[in-house]
Amino acid sequence: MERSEQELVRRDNLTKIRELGIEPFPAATFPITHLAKEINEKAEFGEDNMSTNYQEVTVAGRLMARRIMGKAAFASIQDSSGRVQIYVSRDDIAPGEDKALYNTLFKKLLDLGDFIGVTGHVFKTRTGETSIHVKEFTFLGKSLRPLPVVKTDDEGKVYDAFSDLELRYRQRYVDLIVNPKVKEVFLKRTKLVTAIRTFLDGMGMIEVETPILQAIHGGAAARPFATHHNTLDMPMYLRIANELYLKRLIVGGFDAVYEFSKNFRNEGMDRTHNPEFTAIEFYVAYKDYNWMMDTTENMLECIIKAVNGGDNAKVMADEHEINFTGPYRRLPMADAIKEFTGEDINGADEDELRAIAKRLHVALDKTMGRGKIIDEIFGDHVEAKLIQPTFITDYPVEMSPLTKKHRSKEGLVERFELFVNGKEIANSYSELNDPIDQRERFEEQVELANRGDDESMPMDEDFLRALEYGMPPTAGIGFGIDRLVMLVTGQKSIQEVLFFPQMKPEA
RNA sequence: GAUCCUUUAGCUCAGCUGGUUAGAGCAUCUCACUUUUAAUGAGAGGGUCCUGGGUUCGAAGCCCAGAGGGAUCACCA
Repeated sequence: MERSEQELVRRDNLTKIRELGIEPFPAATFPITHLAKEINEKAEFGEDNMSTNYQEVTVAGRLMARRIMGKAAFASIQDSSGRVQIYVSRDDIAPGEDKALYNTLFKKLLDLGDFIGVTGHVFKTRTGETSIHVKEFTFLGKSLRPLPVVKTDDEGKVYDAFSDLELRYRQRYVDLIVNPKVKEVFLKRTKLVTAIRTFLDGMGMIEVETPILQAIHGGAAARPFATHHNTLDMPMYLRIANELYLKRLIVGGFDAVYEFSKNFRNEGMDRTHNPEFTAIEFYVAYKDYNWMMDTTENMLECIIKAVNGGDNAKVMADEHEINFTGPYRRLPMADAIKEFTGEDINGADEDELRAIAKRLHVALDKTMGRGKIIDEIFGDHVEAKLIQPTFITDYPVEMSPLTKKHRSKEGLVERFELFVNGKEIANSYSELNDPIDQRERFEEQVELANRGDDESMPMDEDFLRALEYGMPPTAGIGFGIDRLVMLVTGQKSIQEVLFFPQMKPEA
């Protein structure tokens, strides 16, 4: 492998550090006392510009900038919290005759990106920047590749930003080091997940783990990733959803379960789809989809506030300010179509629906049934217009093989999806618990599969057996975590909210 | 899978209609500098111009094929 000039210099520096008798990759614990951020935020200063509360601090991190002025230098150390400036003077770190620690190690052999630890007192410079006056300096780890050097001026303007998307995604570690805003997005993601867990735990739900490797892929309409179990000599699938397993646990007597589920779908990739993505699903016995709408409003309001901090339940998405304070509008699908297109689909048979679709310039193909046609009309004319959180309720039965039939509306099911900023972020039903009805729905799915639909659900006899033992009336819901994070962080691409998005292999 | 855009130094980018030895800033190297902060001043090095063919006296730039990335679309969450 060809190494660049800068890499060669760094390897040469590594050797020379060893020759100085310094281990460039030391093993021992380094006792950090403070983080950069707390020093910058909490340091107090006396008349002499010396810190009164930070007389001796020890910090560690990467050297990210260095400005050498002969016998003294300023540099920046970046740790997990941010950056702090350090001031290094030759005679302070090398008080004796031997000035090698400063002249050789600090000035020559140290490269940007190296890990160092420093101990010293905090003071304020002439220009007013909080800094650490270093008296002890420890080498903690060598960086053999040059990081992109991103500079920011007084006005916060960024120069030479590390912005190549391919490099940022393939080398997320570099992205995280040099682009602090990227780190903020992922910290928000963690906050969001934690807030959801806290909310659900607070409702008394049990967090569970169900199989990712499944013999029968159920619970959603999608193409699975297929693999093979050698010992059992049988095909297996990475889960496309965990729904059927969570329902088995409701059968088993848990009243309320949830799982953060990594799901895998073998389909196209774009800025809202990654082959591997995260959902949160929860199922609660003796509840219906109306209760679930109430709960969804409470949960979203609560978690958005937690992520934003304080009492703010609003996020900016594109140009829209979205308010997650409940209650949200609840709009039956047929009413939504009427509102946005003027067409009434209530009671329309397939031929009438086709005529409506034609008037609305919705492209159809011959294989589509009633449910699919309605879904197409909705997708083309309504979905993008649902900006503030809106529950669309009461879907056609054909699209929802795991959903209980509507208690009063013929041909519909008790299902809702939550739309925000023109995109679906949650899908929920009153769960179908009639095993005889469920078997018929599976049979319809199998029929679709026989006609070539590779996204239909396979028959799951064990799941039916569980339902035959009896499942209480139950409400369930699934949220797409990645899309929720995109919404909360204002990101337009799923790749910006996944640490390691799927990429094609490097050449 | 389709269409369009894109790929030049470690990073961010110029590079005209095809014409000397492919440029800049940062980074790197050498020298100077004890309160700088996009540090500064002086000098230097660094290139598979994504890959492979072709056209041409001559290709980073044109043509063909391929790869990576992005956008839009289709499928989907």
